[in-house]
Amino acid sequence: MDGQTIQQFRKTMRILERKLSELLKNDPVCCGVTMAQCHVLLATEEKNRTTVTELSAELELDKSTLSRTIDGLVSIGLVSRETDARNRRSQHICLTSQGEKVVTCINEQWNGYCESLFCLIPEAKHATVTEGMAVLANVLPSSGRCCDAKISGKEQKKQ
Amino acid sequence: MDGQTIQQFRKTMRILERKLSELLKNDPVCCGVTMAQCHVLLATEEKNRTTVTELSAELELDKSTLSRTIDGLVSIGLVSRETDARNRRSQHICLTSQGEKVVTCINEQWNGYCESLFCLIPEAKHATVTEGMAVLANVLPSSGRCCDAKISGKEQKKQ
DNA sequence: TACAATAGTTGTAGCCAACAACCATCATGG
DNA sequence: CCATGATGGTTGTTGGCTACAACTATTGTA
Repeated sequence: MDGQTIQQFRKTMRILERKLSELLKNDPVCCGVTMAQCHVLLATEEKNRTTVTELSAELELDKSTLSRTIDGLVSIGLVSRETDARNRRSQHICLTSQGEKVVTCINEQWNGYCESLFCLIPEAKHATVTEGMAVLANVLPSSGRCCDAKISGKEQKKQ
Repeated sequence: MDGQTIQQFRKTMRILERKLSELLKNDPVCCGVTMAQCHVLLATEEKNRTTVTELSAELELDKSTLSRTIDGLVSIGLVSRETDARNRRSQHICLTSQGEKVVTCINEQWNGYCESLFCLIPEAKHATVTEGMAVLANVLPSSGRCCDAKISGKEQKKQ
């Protein structure tokens, strides 16, 4: 893995990072909800019923952040909170029927969008893309630092 | 490209999006500057000398956003602004020597980090990852919508 | 010389995220 | 049974990033 390749890879990564988050962000793909809300909706659907703490672990966000994101979703009627009878500290987060509609919409939009993306990629490369992405997603550390000390060579306080 | 694959790909994409921006964000990799500043520094280095408008096109950000990001960089002494004598509306953005040091640092950190990433990937898959990423980055639209009408099937006003 | 285009900046607002402090509810040991 | 600690969430506050709109200053041009 020579320097040239690494340099190129980094550039691709930067582009990908920008394009992905730019793209995924403010598009109609999310059917009118914000990206953060979208993540929560999809995660909730996957779990079928979840809690702030669980989402916090899943999405690697602070509980306070999620609490507020969920506030938003509740206020537009896409998810509901109900306290667990057996542990009244705990709140179950569920999709409302309206929320399920939005999730369906998001799925449709996204599937269509991904298909249109793949239309732009020669058939022969499809596997390369999906596999390459998967491999990378797999080795990227879950949160903050990790992945040995190489990152933190320069422990500067930020700013 | 069956539904199953698409679904899986979307999930990977979401993970990648989260991990990339999460990772790239608040790490010492950027040698003490924020991600936005980092992007500007690297783009500036690449161009050697640039302007707000040029950066705006390059990074696909609003000029006002860049203006302020550059304010920050100027205030910590990493870039300088100097007005073009021949067109006094225009400002040249250049790295200061301090800025160049930081860019060097960023490059080192990043290269090391990428190498450590690839250490986690079997040799045989390296090409798959780099190529897959490159192909994807290539077809992802540059900004907002584009990429034919499939995205905008559901023109909802955003909230 | 008026009018339009260009280059940047400032005002304002919204989303997202984190950290710290906090409240409420269990769980447990004495 | 109560004090103490752990757990689950929420609120207060702050800061970064971004966009849009409105504005200034400078050029270009009819």
